[in-house]
Amino acid sequence: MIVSTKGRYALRVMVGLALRQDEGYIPLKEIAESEGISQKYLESIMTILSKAGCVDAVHGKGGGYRLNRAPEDYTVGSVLKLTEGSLATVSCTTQGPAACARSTCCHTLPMWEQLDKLVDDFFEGITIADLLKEDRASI
Amino acid sequence: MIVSTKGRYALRVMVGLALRQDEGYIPLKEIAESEGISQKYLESIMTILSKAGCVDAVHGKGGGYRLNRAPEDYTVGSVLKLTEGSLATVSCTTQGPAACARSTCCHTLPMWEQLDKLVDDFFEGITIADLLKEDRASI
DNA sequence: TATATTACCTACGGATTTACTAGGTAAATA
DNA sequence: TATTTACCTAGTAAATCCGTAGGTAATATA
Repeated sequence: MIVSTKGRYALRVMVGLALRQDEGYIPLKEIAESEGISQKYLESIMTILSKAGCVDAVHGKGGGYRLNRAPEDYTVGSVLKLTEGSLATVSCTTQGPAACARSTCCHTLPMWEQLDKLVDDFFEGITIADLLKEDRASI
Repeated sequence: MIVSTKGRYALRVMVGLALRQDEGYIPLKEIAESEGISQKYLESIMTILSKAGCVDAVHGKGGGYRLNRAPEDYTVGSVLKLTEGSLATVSCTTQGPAACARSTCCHTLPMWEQLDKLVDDFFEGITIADLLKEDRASI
C-alpha cells in the first residue's frame, strides 16, 4: 500500500467540496455522512488540509469547509503529500543517500528512484478537476 | 511504502545469484554476508523463492541456491509478487468490487486502477538482467 | 447574553504489519 | 557418523493504521 485511508479520504472530500463549490461552507458532518467516513477521524484530516491552506475553514453555525481555489489548481499529488507525508515507494529513497550504506553500489536503487519519479509524475499530472470527470472510469 | 525489505532483499539476492551464475550452488550464508542481510530472515525469503520454482535449492555440503533460468527470464514483477504477495497501491483494488460499497460511484477508483497498472507495467518491464547493468544508475 | 453549532486539540487503544530472532528438523555430502 | 546446508514453527519488539473519547475555542443566532 502506498496510500492509506487518510489520503484517500482527503481526496474524496476534496472532490465532494468541488462538487458543491457554490454552496459556501460545508460542515464536516455533512461530508462525513455523505461519504460514509467516520466523522471524528475526518476531523483530523480536515485540520491538516486547513492548516496547510488547502481549504478555508470557518467556525460556528453556517461554517464548515470550502475550497479556496479552482479544482484545476489542486494536484492529487499535493493533497496526498499533505496527508500521507511522503509518497515514497520504498524506504531506501526517503532519507537520501544516508539511509543505506549500500546506496553507492546498489543494483536496485536506480529502479526505486525511477519508480518514485513515475508515481510522483502520475499524481502531479492529475487534478481534482480531472477526478470530477466521469469518463475517467471508461478508460 | 509499496515494497518492504522482503521484496527488496529478494531482488538483491536474485541479482547476487545472477552475478555468480556459473559457480554452481551458493549457500545462503554467503549471500547474506555479502549483502549484509540477516541470515535467519533471508532463510524465509529464499524458501518462498525456492518453493515457487524461482530458484533451485540443494541441501547439504556443496549445496545452496542457484537460478534455474537466465536473468533475462525473471521479471522484477514476478519476484516481487512472490515475496510481497501483492503490489496493489491501495486497498481499494485488492479484493475486486466487493471491497468497497462505493466502487460503482467512486470518483477516485479509476485513478487507483490506473496507478496499479502503471506500477505493474513498470515492474514487469524490468528483468533481473536489466538490474545487472550499471548504466541504469546514470539515467 | 445564552445557546447551539461548528472547527480544533490531546490522548488513548486495538489490530495489523514489519523485520526480525530462537530453536529446532530434514536432507545431502565427506 | 559428523558436518553442512536447507527447511519449519513459533514468538516478539516496534511501528503504523484506523480509528474513538472527551474536551476547548470560535462564531452565529435567539
